[in-house]
Amino acid sequence: MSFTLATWNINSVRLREDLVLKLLSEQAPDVLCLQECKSPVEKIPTAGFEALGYTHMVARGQKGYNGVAILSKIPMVEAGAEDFASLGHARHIAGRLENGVTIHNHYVPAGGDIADRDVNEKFGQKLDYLTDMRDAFRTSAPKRAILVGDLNIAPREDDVWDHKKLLKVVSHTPIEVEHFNDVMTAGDWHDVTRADIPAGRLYSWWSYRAKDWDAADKGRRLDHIWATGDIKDAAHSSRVLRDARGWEKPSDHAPVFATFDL
DNA sequence: ATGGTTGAGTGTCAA
Repeated sequence: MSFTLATWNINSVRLREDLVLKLLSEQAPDVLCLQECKSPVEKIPTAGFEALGYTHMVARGQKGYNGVAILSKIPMVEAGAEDFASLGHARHIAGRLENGVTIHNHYVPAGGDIADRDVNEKFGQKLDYLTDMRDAFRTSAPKRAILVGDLNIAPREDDVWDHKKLLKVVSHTPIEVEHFNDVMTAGDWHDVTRADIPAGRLYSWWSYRAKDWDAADKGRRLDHIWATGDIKDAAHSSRVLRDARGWEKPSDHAPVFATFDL
């Protein structure tokens, strides 16, 4: 079977229900992973999603902050949710498809403004979240698995608009990239997007604060699709739907897509 | 160096 998966930080699923419906209608991914839903699960507006055929959902939520959900046209059952770094935040949900593939959807902490855990507790929480992910994958090696989400780290020089300018900016600091790479190694995860699009500037997020985000193009690739080594070769057709960043009242993130033949 | 914008929810924090 072949299925297309998308991941999107929606920055409030209730405020942007119409944008989710637009994406589902126009792009019709089989599975859509959302982050920053900013909603309790029972207040996620599922009726419209169901009407478009997305009758399966697994989610974790909380009022006002965080929140992750997976919508699917393909039968899917919940496959766990973990509270990495014991923050008490709704940042992870996993679902399992009929073909035995597990999809992990993560919203990694942004980490605040200062890249020093001694003066910024949020930065420490971000590093701890990644360390807990690494340790979990060392304990139990994932198989036939996909990991997506807003990982809030742009690991490569061509994942940011200016590598040198961003070396001290949270999301692109060497210690974050080191933690990011340790998670990948521990789970035998492979970067699906960069396997398909190996070189060149590629972004999935542009700040709301830029006057003209499109022309300035000061973006970062914060949103990722990974696959374990046993299924990585099944992935193809990766893309970022940059257009979505220009929609009316947009999220500051654009959706990232990949297709898997499994 | 600083400030710029947005969302949730009504203070101001988080991003």
